[in-house]
Amino acid sequence: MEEHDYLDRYRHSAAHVMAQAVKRLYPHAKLGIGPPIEDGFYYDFDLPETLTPEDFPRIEEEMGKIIAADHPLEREELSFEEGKKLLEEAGEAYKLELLEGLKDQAITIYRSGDFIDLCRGPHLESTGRIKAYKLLSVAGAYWKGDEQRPMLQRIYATAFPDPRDLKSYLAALEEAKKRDHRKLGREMDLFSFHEEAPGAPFFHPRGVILYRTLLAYWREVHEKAGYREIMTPMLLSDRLWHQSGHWDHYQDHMYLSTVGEDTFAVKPMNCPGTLLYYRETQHSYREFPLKIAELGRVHRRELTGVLHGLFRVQSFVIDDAHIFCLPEQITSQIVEVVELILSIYRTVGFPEVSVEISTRPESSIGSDRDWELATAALQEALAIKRVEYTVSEGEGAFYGPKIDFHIRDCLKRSHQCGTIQLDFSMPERFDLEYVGADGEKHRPVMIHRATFGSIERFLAILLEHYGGLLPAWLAPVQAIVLPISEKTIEYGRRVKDSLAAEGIRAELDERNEKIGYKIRSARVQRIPYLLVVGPAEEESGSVSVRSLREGQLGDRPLEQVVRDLAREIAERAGGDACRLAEAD
RNA sequence: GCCCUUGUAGCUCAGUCGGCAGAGCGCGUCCUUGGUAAGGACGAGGUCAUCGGUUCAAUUCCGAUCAAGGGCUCCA
Repeated sequence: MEEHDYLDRYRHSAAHVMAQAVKRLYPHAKLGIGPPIEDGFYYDFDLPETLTPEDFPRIEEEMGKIIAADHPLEREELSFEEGKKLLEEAGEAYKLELLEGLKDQAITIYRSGDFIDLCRGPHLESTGRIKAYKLLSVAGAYWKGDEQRPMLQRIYATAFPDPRDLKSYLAALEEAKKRDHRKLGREMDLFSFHEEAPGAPFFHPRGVILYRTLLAYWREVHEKAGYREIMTPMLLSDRLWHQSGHWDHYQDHMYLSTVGEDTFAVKPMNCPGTLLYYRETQHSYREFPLKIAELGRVHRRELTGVLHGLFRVQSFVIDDAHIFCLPEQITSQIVEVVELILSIYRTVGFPEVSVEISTRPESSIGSDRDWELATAALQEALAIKRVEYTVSEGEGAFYGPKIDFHIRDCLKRSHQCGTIQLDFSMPERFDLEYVGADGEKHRPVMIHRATFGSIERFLAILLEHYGGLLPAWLAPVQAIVLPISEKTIEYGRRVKDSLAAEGIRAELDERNEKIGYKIRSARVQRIPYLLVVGPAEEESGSVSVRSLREGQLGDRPLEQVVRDLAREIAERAGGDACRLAEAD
């Protein structure tokens, strides 16, 4: 904790120095804000000329001078009027605006040499304390995050007390670049994007195998947990979307299609389809909990600037399911779903999960009592499972409280994936009913839940988490047989057939190339097992095994290799992404 | 949607201060039959994102559009 505070202060001072450097080089620049952030800091500037990374060396050099001069960072307390006068003289319009928000408070400024900044602090004692810093990027950012306000130029940078930490941070950035799923997607021949369909991936044969393998696992565990899967249409009448409320609240994100008199929307969510299915028949409390799953493809229009590989697309599949149950079943149902979600994450390789409960927002529907009961049920379920969680007050959806699951990847990034949401809105809007033990009609409780969220996005997370070195059970090609020369192609074929006979996805590299070349090629494709076969192996009925994760494993009898690999796949083993050292 | 950057061969990129374009990898054919990350030779492959403007001439300059990248905002 203390260490974290120090790092923040350190970076805050580095931001101060960066602003000082920019002001020296561009005296007419107006200052925005410059806080420390997770891995560094930024500072916003209003500046007529456009900054580019080519300007960074000059700024860094100027920062170096300020640091070398070792200016003390002096704190001064001023009255509001004094502060106002100072900032007016300096022409710092944005700082003045900030100052207006600080009326009746003591104003503090920090001074270092020729530079002053309105700032609460705290700061380091002097600029000379800063040892290692680096400017990273520049981007536009609205003043106060408000798109009505001017766009400032934000320089992102980082700083560390220990130069070695800076070095390893920069190395981690490089590593992240290498693991970029868009690059891996190309190298592994999984998917591509085309101008003709922005934000909509084309999955290649190997990508489809990965996609289907993940979903096959999902279907297996959901079926065991009592879910029943449905499929509903992609185009649905505008009448449905009016009823669901999406027409009023979500239309900007919907693709519409008008045919003759009728208007249809491509579904942006699966729930309304499920509700029509629910209303198809009468329901009794005896059927509850009723768990209806749908791996439904949805389309959502997104602002052009937000698309990002598979992370943010406009066409994707949600692993949705809706649970209809009695109020007294909420807790046990949540417990089940939490178990299911955590077990899926463990299997696919994400043991680190953080959980968050979001409570009632300002504008919302439903009675106080409903919200209290539902929120308590969520908390109780997590308590039963001994899951630690944080609470985000007022961050729930307008229609109900929710639990969100964030998985941590081995680059230490957190991704929100799973969600469990109570919904007080849809059952009302669609007038859902069931017949209770008393013979009367009642309103069921509806729970929305997803584990992966968007399958496409989850694949991106998986690929980057593993750096492409997927566990064998998920790998599109699980083993490749590499004959030393054409003389052992025949034996290689028999090896491949033995693997295929056990359901292992195996290929044979018959190309007229040297073994080193074939190995390199298989590694680029991230195939987990490379089986080299030459005259010696053919003689003894073995293969020379090389694992992408564990390196050279040596000669092993063919039957043993087939058996071991088949077991590894059946067990869905290998979800230890962060242990993988041999990334490249 | 907003700010900035980019768009040249399947990929990574060079280049043209305006005169019908290049490399490496990949791909094809041939030689080579090899032992754990790139053997060799030859060859094919591009409307320089699209549309418009300026010009004797545009891939190059200008504008618009589309897409991509880094951010902001958004993600009921």
